[in-house]
Amino acid sequence: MEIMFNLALTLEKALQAAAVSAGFSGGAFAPDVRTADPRHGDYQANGVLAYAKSQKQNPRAMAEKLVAALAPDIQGAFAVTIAGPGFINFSIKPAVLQAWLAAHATAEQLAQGAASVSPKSGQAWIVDYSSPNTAKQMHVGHLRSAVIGEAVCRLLAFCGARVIRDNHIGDWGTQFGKLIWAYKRQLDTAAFARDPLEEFERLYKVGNNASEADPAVLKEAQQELVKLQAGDAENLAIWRRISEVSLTAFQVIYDQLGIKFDTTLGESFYNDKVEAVYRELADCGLAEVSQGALVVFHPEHPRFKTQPFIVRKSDGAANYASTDLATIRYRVEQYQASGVLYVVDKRQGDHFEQLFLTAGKWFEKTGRKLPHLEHLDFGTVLGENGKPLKTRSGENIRLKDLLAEATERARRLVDEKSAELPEAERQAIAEVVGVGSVQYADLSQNRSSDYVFAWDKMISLDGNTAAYLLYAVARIHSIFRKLDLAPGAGEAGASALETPTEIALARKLVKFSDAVQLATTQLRPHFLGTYLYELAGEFSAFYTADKVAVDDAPVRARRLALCARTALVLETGLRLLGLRTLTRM
RNA sequence: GGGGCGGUAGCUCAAUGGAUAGAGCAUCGGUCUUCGAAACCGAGUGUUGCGGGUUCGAGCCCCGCCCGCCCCGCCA
Repeated sequence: MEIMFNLALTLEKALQAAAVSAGFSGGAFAPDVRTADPRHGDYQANGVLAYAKSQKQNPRAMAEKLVAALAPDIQGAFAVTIAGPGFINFSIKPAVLQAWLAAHATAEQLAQGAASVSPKSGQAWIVDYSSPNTAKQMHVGHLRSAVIGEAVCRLLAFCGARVIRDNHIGDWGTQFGKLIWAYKRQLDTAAFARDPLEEFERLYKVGNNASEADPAVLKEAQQELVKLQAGDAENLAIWRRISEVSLTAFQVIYDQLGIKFDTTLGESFYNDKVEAVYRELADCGLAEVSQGALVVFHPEHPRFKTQPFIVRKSDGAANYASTDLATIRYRVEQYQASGVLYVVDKRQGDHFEQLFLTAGKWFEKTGRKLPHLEHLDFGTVLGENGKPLKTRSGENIRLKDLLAEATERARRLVDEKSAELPEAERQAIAEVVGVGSVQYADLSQNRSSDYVFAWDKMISLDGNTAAYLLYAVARIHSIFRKLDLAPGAGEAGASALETPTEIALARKLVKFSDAVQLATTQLRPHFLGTYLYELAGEFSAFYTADKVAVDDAPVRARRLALCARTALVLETGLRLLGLRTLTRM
């Protein structure tokens, strides 16, 4: 039997073929193969139950018929049993486990395997994530989009997709009038030299407060905005400076999180493209004027038949509905994308539902092909009081402060646990562990739910944390260091897997393909996180029970192979989530 | 008022319509002369908010109710 990356898919196909030769009526039977509870096997096929029901047949008898029709190579590779009302259980035989491990010994082989079974392989996918506003520091509210978005990008790329990372920054809007007003009057050049973004942030507050206190100031600020939009050279120069400074500061954060965008096109870029959107929407009868604004209603929708999608404000200005529509059109024309994913706060669900509905009708009426558009929503980061996470004084927590604190906390632990390492290495470890802990805390839970941000749990070495996973990786490298071998060496002459912990670890390793597949099709990275945690747990149990560096050469060889493959899968998986890994910690 | 999401062990969270609902934390008890104890092994903990329904099978799907968070015309 050819060893496929995903054994569940092998079984799916084999069962489909068996169903044909067993005389199951075509089309009505779906094998429904999935990973199983290890107590029952590695995979289970549940499809016989539904099929037997539809045919008014006894499910166990049907299952037996199906199993009897399975190809001999499948019978040889799996222990097949029928259980309960008609589940078919498959346990991978140890020789097949070892063959899979031999066939997937490098990151390239894993990636090729993932691409070979992914329907997204070869497709172009645009991921719209992070998207902060310029002139402001990134804060904790920007964390999830960046972290989840990057993980999704890496998963898609691993599965063979061409990924376009697009940072749709908020660089256009009414706030720039107030900011420019204050910049011209109250710029603190010394503060600007120290930290320009911080100074812009201060100036915005100055402008905003002054506008609120004095209507005359508000008017002046609005004039500054009008001048900017009319292309006034001075205001445009200030605005450009704001963008430059902001992007430079954002990149510091992105570097820590391992993010590199392919394109950064903000709202300003689409400013001259919204007129065409208004015209087309009006021409094809989708948009109408209501209370002075240009709006789209969806009569077939229970809510959006009365809740308008405002595509142009009554003062004639664009809003994010306008630019988002223009952006869809631009992206479709620019890239032949199969889909666009928006990694945005779930509170904006209504907006995206209206956006997608509108875009769908607009494209249909204008004869364009609409790509798959999907809102990858995520919940709020809460403090331990259950309310959105803030500083004690009620301010947003800046991302740079958050990551710095994570690093400091990790540093204290490294100093405590690994005092013997050189200072520079301890600091480097602290950065990987600290930042990785923040990333992993976010990625280890279902993105759609809110989650409670708790430092102690996050940096902790117990439980489903980055530190636990990184520690498992470091211990494996430690074994190879001790034996003066590189991972992958010393595997020749391996004997057959034997002990329960060896076999349990190998069974888990093979399931990497299922975890990647699940995380990528659902676009939920936590499925991969859960898998990696379980894998690290299996490794730790194996490590405790079975000594690797034994004198018996065939035994050592097979255990070295397990170690090397575990490190490979853990490192590959952690990198897919956007984390860096270590060989010592 | 309309709508979205959620409610699972004391706490934080998992669970693709499948088998006896699982982890971690916390609690208690074991395991370091042996590859890193940042670890491992073991123990108890559940009316899956409530009530109906669909299904061979429901934490998951449908209906009603309770509670929490969020959204609902010109911010994004």
